[in-house]
Amino acid sequence: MVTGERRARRRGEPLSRERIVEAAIGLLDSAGEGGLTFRALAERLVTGPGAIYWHVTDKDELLSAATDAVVASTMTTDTAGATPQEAVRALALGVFDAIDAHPWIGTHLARDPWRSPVLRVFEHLGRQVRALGVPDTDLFTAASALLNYILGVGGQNAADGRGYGPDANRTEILTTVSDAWEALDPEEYAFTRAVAGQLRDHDDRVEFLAGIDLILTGITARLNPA
Amino acid sequence: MVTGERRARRRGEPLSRERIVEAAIGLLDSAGEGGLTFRALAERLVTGPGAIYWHVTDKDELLSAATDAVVASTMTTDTAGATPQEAVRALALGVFDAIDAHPWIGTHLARDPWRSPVLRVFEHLGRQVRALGVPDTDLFTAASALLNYILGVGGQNAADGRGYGPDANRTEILTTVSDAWEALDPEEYAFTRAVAGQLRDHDDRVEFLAGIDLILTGITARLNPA
DNA sequence: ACCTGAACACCGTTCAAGT
DNA sequence: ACCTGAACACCGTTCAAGT
Repeated sequence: MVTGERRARRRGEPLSRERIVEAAIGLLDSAGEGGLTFRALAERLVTGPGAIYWHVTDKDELLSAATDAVVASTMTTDTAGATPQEAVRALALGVFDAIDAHPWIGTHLARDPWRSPVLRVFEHLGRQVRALGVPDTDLFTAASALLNYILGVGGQNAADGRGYGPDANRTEILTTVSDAWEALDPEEYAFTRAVAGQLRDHDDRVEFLAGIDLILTGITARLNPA
Repeated sequence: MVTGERRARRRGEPLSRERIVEAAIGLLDSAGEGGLTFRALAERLVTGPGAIYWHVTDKDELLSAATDAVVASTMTTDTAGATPQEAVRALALGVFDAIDAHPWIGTHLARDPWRSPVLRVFEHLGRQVRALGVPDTDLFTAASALLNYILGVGGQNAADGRGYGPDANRTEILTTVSDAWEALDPEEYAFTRAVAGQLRDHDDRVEFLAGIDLILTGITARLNPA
């Protein structure tokens, strides 16, 4: 009977790696990176903290699993019938939006280099780069450049979302930053001050894609020399 | 006399923000990100942990200050007489090498977006982009693309250095990763497997610069359309 | 003004004990 | 096999008390 009661409390489902990762994602989304705690997780799953260690080795492994789950779900974009350029944009935007929705993955992607979540993105980018007609010797460089740019933006955006709280308005953030830039030392930060105004009415996604296009242009410029 | 003894113990210098940051950098370099502890720092400075809080608000602020100090020192590269392209390469390489020497800044740069360390790099990149002749409306995009790529690579490299320990050989790491890639599922990771061989004899710095050149090509291709 | 160090409120992780 | 929850060894941070 006691066992029956416990089952009921946790909705009949027994503890499993899947349920743990799912709960971790929920915790990370609602409470941020600092919110993921074995104690909080245990409470959500109606167990003790020790139970989680039966299914998961580490907090690091748990974070990786959570990140992987989110990234994998965005990598399903259908790219059939699109040009390689369009496919790259779609892929990149998928990662961008995923980080926007789950800022914590941005931070973790940057620290978990060639493990599965990142590798997945690399693979799909690479296929499109190959479709672009890039010679074998340049494939790695081209795919890496795209990947690293995407991860770089992701890290920055994750930090933005973290630093200003999840409720903060994008335009509000941009205005704040823009104001701060305009107050910088005119000599030491001449360039930054000059572009501060452009920041104010900015679409992050558009800007992100403009960077992707810049790299794509660089890649294809090599293919058809003037 | 007691005061005199204490002074002697800490080499006569009183506690100061500067000394704290300096000690923090030393701790981070020798013991990694996990090694920076207020207790360990206090021991190094021959005080109690509370004393540090008089000069520094936060652990986060301390990390920022440490990162800033390291980045600022690399931003002094003399770019006079160089072409903008050369200057961008020199700047980028400066950041790359700094992260190689202090892997912990890679992680922190990625999470500290528009604060001073990153802004410094952005400013200097921007000046060179402007020197390239990029029109005002595209300045921000071009400088951002370069910056984000650099930060992306930095984050990955920092993670590499962290995951494999500071003593690990670069070529050893590459061999390990390359082997792992070749063992991947042939269908799911067709592209990654195909380029795994290229990874084996790879120069990280050369590869990094190749990515920079790709973006530079993209930037200048816009200037002189075919 | 600046430093001290005990104390508080947390962590991740382990492990004997249970079922 | 799987779960429990107390316990261990740490953290960052605060704060009354000292000089």
